[in-house]
Amino acid sequence: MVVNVYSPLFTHMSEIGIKDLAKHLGISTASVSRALNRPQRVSEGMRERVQKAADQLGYRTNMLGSSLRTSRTRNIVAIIPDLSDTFNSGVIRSMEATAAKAGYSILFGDSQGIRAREMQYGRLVQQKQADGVIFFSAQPPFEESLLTSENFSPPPMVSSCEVISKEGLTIKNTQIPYVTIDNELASEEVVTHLIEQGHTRVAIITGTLNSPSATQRLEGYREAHKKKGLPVDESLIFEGEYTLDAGENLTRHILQLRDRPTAIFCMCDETALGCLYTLRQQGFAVPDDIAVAGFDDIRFAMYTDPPLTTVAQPVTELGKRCIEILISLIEKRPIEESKVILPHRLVIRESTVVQK
Amino acid sequence: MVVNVYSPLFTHMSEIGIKDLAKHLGISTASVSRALNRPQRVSEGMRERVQKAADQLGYRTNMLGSSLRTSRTRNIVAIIPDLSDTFNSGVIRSMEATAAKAGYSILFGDSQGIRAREMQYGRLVQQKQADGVIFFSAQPPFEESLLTSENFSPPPMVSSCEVISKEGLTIKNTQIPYVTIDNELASEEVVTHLIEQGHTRVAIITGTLNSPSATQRLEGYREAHKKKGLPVDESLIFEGEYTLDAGENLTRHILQLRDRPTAIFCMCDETALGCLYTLRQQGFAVPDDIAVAGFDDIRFAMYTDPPLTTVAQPVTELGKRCIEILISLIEKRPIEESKVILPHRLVIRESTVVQK
DNA sequence: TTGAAAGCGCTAACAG
DNA sequence: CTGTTAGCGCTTTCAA
Repeated sequence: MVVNVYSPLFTHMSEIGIKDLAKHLGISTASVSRALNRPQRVSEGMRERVQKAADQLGYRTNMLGSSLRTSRTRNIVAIIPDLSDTFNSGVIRSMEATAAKAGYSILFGDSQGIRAREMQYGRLVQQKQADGVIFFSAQPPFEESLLTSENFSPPPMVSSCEVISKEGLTIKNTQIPYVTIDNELASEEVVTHLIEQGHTRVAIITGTLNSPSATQRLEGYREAHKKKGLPVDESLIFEGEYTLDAGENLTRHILQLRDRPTAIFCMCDETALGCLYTLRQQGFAVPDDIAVAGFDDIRFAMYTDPPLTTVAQPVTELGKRCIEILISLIEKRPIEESKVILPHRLVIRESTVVQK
Repeated sequence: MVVNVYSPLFTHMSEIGIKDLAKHLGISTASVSRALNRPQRVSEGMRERVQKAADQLGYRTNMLGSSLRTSRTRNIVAIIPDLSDTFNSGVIRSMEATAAKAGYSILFGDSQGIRAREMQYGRLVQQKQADGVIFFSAQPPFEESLLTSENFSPPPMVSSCEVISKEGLTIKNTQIPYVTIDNELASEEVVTHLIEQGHTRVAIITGTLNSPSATQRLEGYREAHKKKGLPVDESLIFEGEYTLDAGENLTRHILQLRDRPTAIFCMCDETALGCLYTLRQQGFAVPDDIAVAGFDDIRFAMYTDPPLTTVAQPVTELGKRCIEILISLIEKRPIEESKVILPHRLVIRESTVVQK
């Protein structure tokens, strides 16, 4: 039988399905499916014939049928507190690229840090719209009652960035894999660096303190003081958010202190940019009057005036590993490591180093 | 019949389906489906009974079954050239929020501006993994042959940001809706402003010139000159990209010109940040030696030194309208407008205005 | 190696 | 208002 795409037969056939293709070739749908998905289970001739016809007729597998049958969607949900945050969007981009390479697509959900919204996105997995979930938050996006319920088998999931501790999370005695950096250590390094530059009063602008990364970084701040034998002045700890605004406003606040600190450590670069702005506005020289450090090493960090000392997070690797582990879980392949702590790097620039 | 969640009956039932729920209540699956999805088509008692049992047993609709039956996934694909770009990620965030409110999820694809990748994401719609698609590029994410093929009915789609012209795109005589700003006019306003500040030699760093927004903004540059009776010096037009790097590097190039321009207009704020950086490095004062303007008004623009003159794009509205129109298309509701040109706003800051 | 047939979970058409 | 039944498009036994 000659295949002719332009034959009147197909003129009004707007969507061609597996049945049409099978009928057209005079074979069974099973063979079409096999030829396309399990080429090795089919004769070479069959494979070629089917492939050719599929191309010519523009056949596209309806994944709804396929997914229903196999219970696999090739979708992943990623729940992020803020999609527009510069650090996050770097990770997002890497996750997407890695997933795409493996044939997966990602549903990105912006939770705004609200637990109810996290669970709303978690529901996508329960509803079988996705095969697994990545979450940037302290808890999995499922109700507590569900997690402990006997008739719930936890879906593939990976925790990242906001990882509760080095032990990570456990559900019914199984480890939830995570990928993160050592926030406490990184923070300690920054603060140690500041202390070594001669600062004894280092203010810190934190993220919201119900976020694990913020509490861990704050812990690092304390640890650095302890190791250097310096007391921590609690009045120099300012709870903020990972935003420009927080940096701008809290710095204004800090500058009004009678006993002003000589350095400000912002737990995120966007915050540090806000901080630098206020300092410049009020005529303070950085780092001569006040040194400033950030965290994340977003791509803007080296372009500030002066360039910002910060901690480089392995953004690309972070996203990549999350996805790789999640896909392994989904495809029931063994995973090498379930607790991944990636290396960070203290990047010292001029915002903390006085030029002689 | 008394419902008891903790009855041994359900102890090992890890996933409860519509049949289980129906059997449990002694009713048909049709009634369960109706009670949950079309409450008004069912008696009040039925509705309550089903709802309660569903809650107690933790029933979650398997959307794969539902989608296969209804041919509706409640997913949308958005194809973006760069997910980590600050302007884009603002739009993304707004799209996601709007979609979530309407019960849709978004699959974000990063095309890197590569046509093959755009089509790869477009395939998600053909494969029925999504109900419609938003694309930030000159052409729909489908092969040309498909678009003109008689047996192809174009899926719901909306074009945004990179819109080819005010006529937009047409497939088989049907308009593809778009949402954008008037790039040419906005650009003209920036350049006019620069000229009115006394600049007669304004360099421009463009985006890649196969992007509609970049050619439109370049057109605005020419138009401003024309209206002001100034010649366009083609040697002041530098093709770049919408990146920090392009700004940094091309500015270095521009500074080597024998007949240096007194103003640089960057077609994107990230580029302008790179430009400001190089100027500062090389000791040029902004705006006194060289004025700089950007485009987008990303949230960092007001924090630069000096704060950046730029064009504010209605980021949130852009994302919102795209999604609203796409969902109307998907749900076959009439759309008010299919050619949406949103207002922009020239934001004049100190990077172009010399202080007296 | 290929085909026939069952069925994934759900909803819609039709009947009662 | 509710139940029965068919079937969405695909993959996977099972049998030939």
